[in-house]
Amino acid sequence: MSDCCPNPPAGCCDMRGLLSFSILWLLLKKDMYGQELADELGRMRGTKPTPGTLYPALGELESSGQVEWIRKGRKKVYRLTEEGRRGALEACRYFCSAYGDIFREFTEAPKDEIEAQT
Amino acid sequence: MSDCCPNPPAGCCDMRGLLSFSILWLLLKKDMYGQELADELGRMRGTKPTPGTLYPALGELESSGQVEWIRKGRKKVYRLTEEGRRGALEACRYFCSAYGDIFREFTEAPKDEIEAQT
DNA sequence: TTCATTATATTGGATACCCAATAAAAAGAT
DNA sequence: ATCTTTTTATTGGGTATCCAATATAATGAA
Repeated sequence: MSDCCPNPPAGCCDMRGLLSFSILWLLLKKDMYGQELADELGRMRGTKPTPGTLYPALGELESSGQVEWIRKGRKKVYRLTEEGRRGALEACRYFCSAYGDIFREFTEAPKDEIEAQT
Repeated sequence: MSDCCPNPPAGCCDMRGLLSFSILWLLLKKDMYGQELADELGRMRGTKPTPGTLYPALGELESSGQVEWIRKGRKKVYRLTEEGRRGALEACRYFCSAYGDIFREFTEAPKDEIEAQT
């Protein structure tokens, strides 16, 4: 956990949201079961969702036809449906076009331009 | 509006969130009054926040010491406080480290790798 | 079978986000 | 002063996200 990502910002804004989108994005790359998704989300965001966060989200995605699952032993391996895959790709396009500037401008800015203001 | 950005995805996930963060990011670049912020948010996200969305968010940021404002005629020009600036930069770092992969992998992927799956 | 472990799931409570609709305030025009 | 426009603000209602705590289900081991 948190080995590739700083903690979420404390006082400024809580940065909630994007959980369902993040799940769709992860499933775009690989089928995963719940705990595996939780671990990946923890690695990517710095905080691992609790069961009370993750499973309702998965339930929502399932009942809206975005994901389905098959049991593998005690695990439920989730994967995208056809529709879920389309939706995930559309969401990625939207995300990149809406927030891409932040990545570009923040990562491409000369280091001193950012660090000087910190 | 919506002249640089597709509409938010319909069925897959609603992509709410990040409003306060987006406001902080915009104010990092330029002081702005409410309507100006609303227009910029509309351009970046494809949907312009309604007053009932924007002003409570600005009020929150103000009462938590992130932004302040001065009156200019009938407008209130918002700007970051010192603390707000620090928080905004921290939030940008977090955002990029948490979600940068999505942006990188989706934009750097060969076109056919993405379009073929659409 | 009994126990411990792993994985999934639910409940209760909280906050941020979001809109439609309405209201209020400020400035300029007539 | 009255009217219109612009800008800011509030109210009511809804969903997604989030956690702590608790519960259920499946597996494997002793």
